[in-house]
Amino acid sequence: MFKNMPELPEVETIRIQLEKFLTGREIIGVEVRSRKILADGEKNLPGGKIIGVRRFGKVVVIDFDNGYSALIHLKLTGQLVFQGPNLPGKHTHVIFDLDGGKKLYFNDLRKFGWIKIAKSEEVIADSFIGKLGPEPFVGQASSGQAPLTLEKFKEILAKSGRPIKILLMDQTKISGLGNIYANEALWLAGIDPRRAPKNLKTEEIKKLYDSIHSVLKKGIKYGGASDQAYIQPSGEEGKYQEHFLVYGREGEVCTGCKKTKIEKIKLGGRGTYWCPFCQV
DNA sequence: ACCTAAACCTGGGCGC
DNA sequence: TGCGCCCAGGTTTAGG
Repeated sequence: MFKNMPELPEVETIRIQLEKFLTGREIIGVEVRSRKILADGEKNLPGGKIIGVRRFGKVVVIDFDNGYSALIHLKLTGQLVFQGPNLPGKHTHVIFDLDGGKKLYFNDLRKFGWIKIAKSEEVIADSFIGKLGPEPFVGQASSGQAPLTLEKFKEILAKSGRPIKILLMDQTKISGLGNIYANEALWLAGIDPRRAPKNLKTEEIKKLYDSIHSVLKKGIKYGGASDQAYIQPSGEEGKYQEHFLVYGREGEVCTGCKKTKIEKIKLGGRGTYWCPFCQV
């Protein structure tokens, strides 16, 4: 089962590790095995030295000193692995050759992910990145991206009548939250995922805002959530799945009220876990 | 602006 | 054994 996909904490974990592994290295070549993943432009990279790794929502951006950047979205099953054993493998689609014989592998079982090569100065205007909403967690020193302040969060919620969980996952409104952490944050805040955002009380909004930061921080602390698809660039698995509050706990007794069973419903076509007693 | 459903893919799990 | 079906979820696209 591929339940645990890269959301903000997983991608932030990847960013932190890649920054450590890659900064200062020169790129020698790029081997593209699948044009579905990387359409073109990789010829602009060789000769460039990696100067930093940024993250915009769930997108990783590797910056080179020759004015170009690689934008990478892992979607559901993408991996970025530095110097892994048994690689390249069946699902390796792009290989970045670095100096000293080092390699960075892009693996993706389902091939939903993508890599785009763009001029560094055009990254924030990219057709995907340019549409992202503010960030609940700005990892890098300066991404050029607006942080999600409580005031901004209130504004976003004030206009919306769609279920709060769907709004939280809308990347054009707020970037970085996916299905796991949206479920987790709503449980922690004690809010029914079907509620209309515009009807939330001021104190509920504040609690949800704090809960979003709390679950993301915890996710990053544990290096993300792994099942099979997600691994860190180091090849290690994340540990957040051992700390799920509500995600994947259908039929289990809620750890909050200790009496109600967690239910699973569909919202926006996605699995939604919640406690009917604690979340009102 | 909103919604739903299908599409993009693969493989694990399950029923038969 | 193994076939057929469902499910997983980030995002796009088509259609209402």
